[in-house]
Amino acid sequence: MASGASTVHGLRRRNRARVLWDLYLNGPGSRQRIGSAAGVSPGTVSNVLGGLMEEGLVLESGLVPSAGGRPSSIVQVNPAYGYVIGVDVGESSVLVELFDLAMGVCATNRSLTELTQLSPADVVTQVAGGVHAVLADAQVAESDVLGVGIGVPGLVEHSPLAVVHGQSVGWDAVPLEALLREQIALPLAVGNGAKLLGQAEHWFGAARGEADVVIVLIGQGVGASIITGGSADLGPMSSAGEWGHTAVSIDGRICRCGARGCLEAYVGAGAILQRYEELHGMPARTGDLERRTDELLARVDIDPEVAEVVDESVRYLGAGIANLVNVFSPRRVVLGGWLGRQLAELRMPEIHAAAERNALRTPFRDVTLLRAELGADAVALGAATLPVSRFLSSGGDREAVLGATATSTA
Amino acid sequence: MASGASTVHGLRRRNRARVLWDLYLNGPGSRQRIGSAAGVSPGTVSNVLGGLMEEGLVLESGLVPSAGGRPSSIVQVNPAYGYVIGVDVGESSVLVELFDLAMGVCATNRSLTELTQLSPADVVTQVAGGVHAVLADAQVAESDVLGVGIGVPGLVEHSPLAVVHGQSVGWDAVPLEALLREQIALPLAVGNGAKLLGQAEHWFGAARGEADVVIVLIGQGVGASIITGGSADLGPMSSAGEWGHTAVSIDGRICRCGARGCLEAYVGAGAILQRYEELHGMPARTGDLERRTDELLARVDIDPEVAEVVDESVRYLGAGIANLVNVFSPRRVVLGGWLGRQLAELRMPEIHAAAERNALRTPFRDVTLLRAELGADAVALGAATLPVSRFLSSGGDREAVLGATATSTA
DNA sequence: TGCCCTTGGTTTACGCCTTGAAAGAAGTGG
DNA sequence: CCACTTCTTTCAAGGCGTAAACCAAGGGCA
Repeated sequence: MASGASTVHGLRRRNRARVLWDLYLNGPGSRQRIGSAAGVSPGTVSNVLGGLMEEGLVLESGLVPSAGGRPSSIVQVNPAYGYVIGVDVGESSVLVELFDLAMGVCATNRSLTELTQLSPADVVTQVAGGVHAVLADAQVAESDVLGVGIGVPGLVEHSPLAVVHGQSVGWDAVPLEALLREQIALPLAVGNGAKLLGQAEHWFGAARGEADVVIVLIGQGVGASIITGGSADLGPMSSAGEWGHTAVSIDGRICRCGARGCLEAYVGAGAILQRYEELHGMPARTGDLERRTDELLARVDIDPEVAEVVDESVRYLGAGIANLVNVFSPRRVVLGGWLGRQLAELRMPEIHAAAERNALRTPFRDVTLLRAELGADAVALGAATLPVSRFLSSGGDREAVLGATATSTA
Repeated sequence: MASGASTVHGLRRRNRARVLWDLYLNGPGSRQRIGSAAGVSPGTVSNVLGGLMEEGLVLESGLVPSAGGRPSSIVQVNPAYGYVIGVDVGESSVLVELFDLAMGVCATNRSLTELTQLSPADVVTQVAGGVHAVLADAQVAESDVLGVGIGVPGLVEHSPLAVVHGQSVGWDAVPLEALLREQIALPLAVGNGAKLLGQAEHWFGAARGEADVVIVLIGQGVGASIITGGSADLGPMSSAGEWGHTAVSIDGRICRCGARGCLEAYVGAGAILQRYEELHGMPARTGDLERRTDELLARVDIDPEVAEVVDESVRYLGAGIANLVNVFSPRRVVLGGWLGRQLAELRMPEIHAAAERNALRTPFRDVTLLRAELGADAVALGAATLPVSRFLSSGGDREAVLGATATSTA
């Protein structure tokens, strides 16, 4: 435990990890490209790849003719080497997905939660059930699974097992990881849902390839995933998700967290509905929050009263984005979450303008606002990146990943 | 350039760097302690230290008797191995300080700037003059200087030479590093002043030894230095200093940056004076901003009108701190800057209460608010940590540090 | 068809590194 | 004076990456 980084074995592990990461993020490629991209000499690339191929972790997948020379052979990670599971514990359902190493979906399982309240015990049961269901569904053995990532609403504290504080869903210090361990005998990693959505967009979506980027998640709750220097490790508790509870208007409207003037009290779905109600009386009251919001937004172009409410939200959203831009100077800001994506579609120019009004010129000059690309299963996908990330960083050491009683990191 | 981390030479460099960092931050110690703290085997410690001592970079400085065994010999970095210079380009003066490697002050030079405006050319002249003055003063040869760190107000963009955007002092894309290079033939590193103050507090002050901490800087301007996971690399431009321009009250008071509702428009020194004037007419008008503010604050306990203004600032400050706590969940928040230190002294309980009102319970539970420990030269000290940091991370490779035309990092 | 050229990948001699174990060094207590 | 403890150094052994030479596989051209 003490050694590992300073040793010469660690060097090899790091080089394996570099090669694997490059292969994973930049796609299949020739040995030459891998060498220069990962900063490793050609000889070492061959050496390392030799080992990896023997273990079946990477495979040769074709030749690319080159302009008058020996053609490159392309290597890639073997998607079938192992599987990972991503879980999205949402406020209305639990989604479990089984992926191969290339993040191809192999099986899916969704179970609805009671809308009333999220009981930890029920969630644990549903997660465990979902995990077993997808494995059975795709006929994958547990021993072929490298790990399970779980995205939850609220703060995740690692001490060292994950404890979840979900102020908005009534979870107070729920020892989720310990509970899950009793029913799942696989390596677990628990993370904040907003952060994981961000990671998914960063690996596979609109934030791809950018080292400094912020992904905003707007739904009922409001969060942000902040990625600087290519990684998202901000704060000991994955708390960057709590952007929604930053004050943008002291003494402003009261938020469900209890404080005043939180961003979420202006741009969250609940806020929009409530604001419309205050101004213009009750909107349609059927269906869940998401449906009611959708119905409202559908009328934005024809109903000035709706437009008024939306525009107010947009102003606050812009200011919130400006705050992020000022502090982090990302190069992209990605708007995600079911409501965020809709707002991006309906009001992107206005959001941009509102942000510009409040941001400093210099950092704002270099920023691009984008709509998130991934769909409804982005959180599950992001959750699945946790075990993948662990696996790659270990240099593809299956034993290390499985053996560890695994302090979960997220 | 391509290699360096993956190679076996790099391994040695990293191990040297580990040992040096441990020695530097955790103070002198026995070989045994170094070994376990840095995660290196005893043999390697001896080996590495042998080299370092031969180069004169570390030296043996005494024995510590142990309970019935061979006494440990204590090693420490040699303060006289080299020198570094820290520069604080403030809004009213340029302070240049020469330090030895142990950050002992060897010489100081302060030159006042015209209060009217900060002309880049004048600043460059003053910095260069100050550098030569302190060297002459302490009779240190240029060749013994490992580098010069410079703290400036405003955003610093590395592209790759440092370009400074100081919206509040009228600097728009000033290529400061290029200008300085023409007059100073030493490795340079430019950084945001707020961030550097934070680094100083982190290495030597109230934030010492804590991996996740936020240092707030309040003077005329308002900034924050955010340290997560032990390092402060947030954003490609060291922009974390721009916390003062985050909106806490949309449509609120207008800030000198042009936007509305910035935190700085409520808690900066100018804001306090102006607010008092609005409410109660002109305060004393003699002296500079700092003196006038001091005079006002001196009356806070006897003049309810002053107290009213201060308390308003404190409320906003608390909300701003809460925002930082929610997003980063630091374990300490340190209040620095000449005004910040005063507010901490006068109103710490009120600041704490205001922050608590706006923060989420979970992250706030673990946070401690502290007053900064370092004095008026903290920015210069922090600036001097830049070349030191570079030197230590290089594993104490003097040539590497001096040779590099040095992409400045901060 | 045969030769050279270009480009991609592989092998090998070499030097360097860390480790782990064993030996050495420096005190203490009996 | 001899164990015993604690800290430090030495040394053989095993691994690693690099550089440079060396194979492999085509394309173009005569």
